[in-house]
Amino acid sequence: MKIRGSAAEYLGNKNEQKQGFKLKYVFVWVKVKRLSLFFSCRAKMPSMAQTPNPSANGNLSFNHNNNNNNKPNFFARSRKILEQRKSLPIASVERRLIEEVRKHDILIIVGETGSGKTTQIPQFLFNAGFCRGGKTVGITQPRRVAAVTVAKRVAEECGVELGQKVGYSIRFEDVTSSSTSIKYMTDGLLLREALLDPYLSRYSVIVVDEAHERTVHTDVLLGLLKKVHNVRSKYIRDHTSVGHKRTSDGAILEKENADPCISVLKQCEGRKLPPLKLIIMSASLDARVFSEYFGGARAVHIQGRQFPVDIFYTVNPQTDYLDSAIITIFQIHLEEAPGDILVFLTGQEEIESVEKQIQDNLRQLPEDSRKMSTAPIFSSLPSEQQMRVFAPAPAGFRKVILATNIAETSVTIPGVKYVIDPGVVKARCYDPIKGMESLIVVPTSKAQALQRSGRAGRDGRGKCFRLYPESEFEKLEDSTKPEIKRCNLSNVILQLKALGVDDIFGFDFIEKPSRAAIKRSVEELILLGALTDDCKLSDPVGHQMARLPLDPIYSKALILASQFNCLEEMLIAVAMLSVESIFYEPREKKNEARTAKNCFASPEGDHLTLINVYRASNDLLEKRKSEVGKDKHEKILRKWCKENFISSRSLRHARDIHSQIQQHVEQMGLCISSCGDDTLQFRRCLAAAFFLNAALKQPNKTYRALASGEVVHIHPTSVLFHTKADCIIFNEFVKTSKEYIRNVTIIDGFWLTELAPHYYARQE
DNA sequence: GAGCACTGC
Repeated sequence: MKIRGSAAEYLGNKNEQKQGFKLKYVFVWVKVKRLSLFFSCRAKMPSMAQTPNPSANGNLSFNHNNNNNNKPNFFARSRKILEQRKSLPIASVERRLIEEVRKHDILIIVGETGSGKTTQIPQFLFNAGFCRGGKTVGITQPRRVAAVTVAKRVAEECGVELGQKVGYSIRFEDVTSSSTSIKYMTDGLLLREALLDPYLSRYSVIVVDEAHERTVHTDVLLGLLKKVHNVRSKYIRDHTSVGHKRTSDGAILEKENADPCISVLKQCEGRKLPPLKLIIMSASLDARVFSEYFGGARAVHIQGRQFPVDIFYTVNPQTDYLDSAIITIFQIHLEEAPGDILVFLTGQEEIESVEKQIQDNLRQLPEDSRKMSTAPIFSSLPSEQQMRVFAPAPAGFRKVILATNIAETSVTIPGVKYVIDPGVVKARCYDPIKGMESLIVVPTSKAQALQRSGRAGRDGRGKCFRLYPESEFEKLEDSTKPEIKRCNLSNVILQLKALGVDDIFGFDFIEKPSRAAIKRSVEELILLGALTDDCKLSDPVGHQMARLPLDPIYSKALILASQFNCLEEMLIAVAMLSVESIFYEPREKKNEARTAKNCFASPEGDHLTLINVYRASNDLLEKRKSEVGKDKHEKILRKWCKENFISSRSLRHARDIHSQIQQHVEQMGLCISSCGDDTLQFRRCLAAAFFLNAALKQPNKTYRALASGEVVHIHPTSVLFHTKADCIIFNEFVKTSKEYIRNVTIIDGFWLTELAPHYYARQE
């Protein structure tokens, strides 16, 4: 850590320029620090520093850097790919890495940003023969987009058609075939696969990428893989000890004399099951957690390639980070070299307000200093508008990207040279006692701050301005709390039960969720009938629920709906409830959006309103079914969504979910019938399924949730916001500025005692 | 009369 000379220059420049402009400067930036951990290895590979490579990263990366490749010259292209591959930091260690994999069944690889680990290691494994005998190398990713883009890149590098030797599999999209040897997939999908094939028998190696992100799926997967690894190794050990031969990669050549007493072995009978190789890849610098978890597993480090980023801190703590961010944007704009600015904010509202203030401030600047454009990006923004952040700014203009966390990992924006990090993030928290989620603004972790600053060093040397003093940085948590410690566990527990894990409290989680959280979710599953009183998966309800890729309470609603003769309606409702909000309300067209929504509104509540939207979209496609082609339908749907202020992304997602779960319930033999106009039947079914989420009106017109006893408020986006019905059921319970319930439908309070007598006793 | 970061099956 050293103070660079330019810090003083920077301060000097600023003070001089202060006189010239009307903007008020309040900052003095100090402490210029090299991100030494991130870039420590760069000195050893100076020649590589200038050519970042698109294959180095699995993110949604829009690389405009293919000027040399305008002509569709296949050979030039493949030569270029080969050169790029060879220049990756990882290329020089292929042989050593494969040796490590052969020697160690479990290997932790710490790969820095830009090392090329995600694209190259699977190819190394393939070349080393780990796919012999029809075996597959599986690589998991936390995000769909990463699985797809990396698979495409690797297929290109291998010169094969996607879906053949190299493929990917994500929900709704399976681009693999019987010849697929390198398979990229989401971690959640591999968990689903494990339900059908508990020993993951088709895989010789599983690579868990981005393990440091610690998503719920990754954490559960790690626990499961550890178990599967033990079982498959044990099988080998037991058999080799009685004289069986093994091939070099551990496959058993002979398998007679299998011990029939061991149930696991029974399932392995008749198959050659080599031990499962595990590779855990993490970008976090601390491999200790993973290594310790896997019994002191071997950890190796692979150098990365990223440009240096200078870190600046404020001298004093800032009281208003939005104000500080705006001032910093203008400081950079007026004093720093060309290059785009990426600002991390917590949500849509902040982004919109900062955007407006930037425009206002620009008007006060001299004409020739106004060349700055803004581009917001957050997940609920329609995709056409999201794409604007990737478009280069007009010539001579500086682009300011105002982003939520989406720009931290999910999307990579080229051209960013400056990052402004206020050091806060909006995070979801979960209170297992109340069963309530809340969204609150909290400080980032050190790892998050590092990730954010790294966004400035992708195309060249960058700068990151942290809007807090360095002393504050030292106080931050090292890494973000794993998701599994801050979410409802009902789904996780149901999945584990279905995978044969009986003792949830004893399950070997890398980090155990709290006992209270496990207890609450187990109780919920018992009340829903998924688990018996002695915590076994119930038959058939529990098994059916585990099979459906939905929240357990939605799965239960579907099963009940077949008895209430309203499964057709419930399939739609559940699909629509499983996606982000369907209605889109742009600020400037509020009233139009409301009028449009009223056309779908049902006086009985939000569930029927959502069904109306879905059916209207169905009717539309039915009317125009003569216009054939999937693309044509997409186009018709998009236009209709726009006219009706509906998010086309959410609706498309809901339609995908609908067709997926419809297939599942058909296979389960449930009867799909409609209650027609008898919506009472549908609402009775809602009451039977969502009895845990019922609320009663209080004399003061607020509501009290019956299960938790909390005072709750109907969310203003609900169609029932103005209707004060006596008894309602709801889907979500979220605390923001108040305790809100969302997606609400009117029911009759007596239905609860009738339909959920195990929970509600009638008061005489 | 609010305003919800991001993923995933």
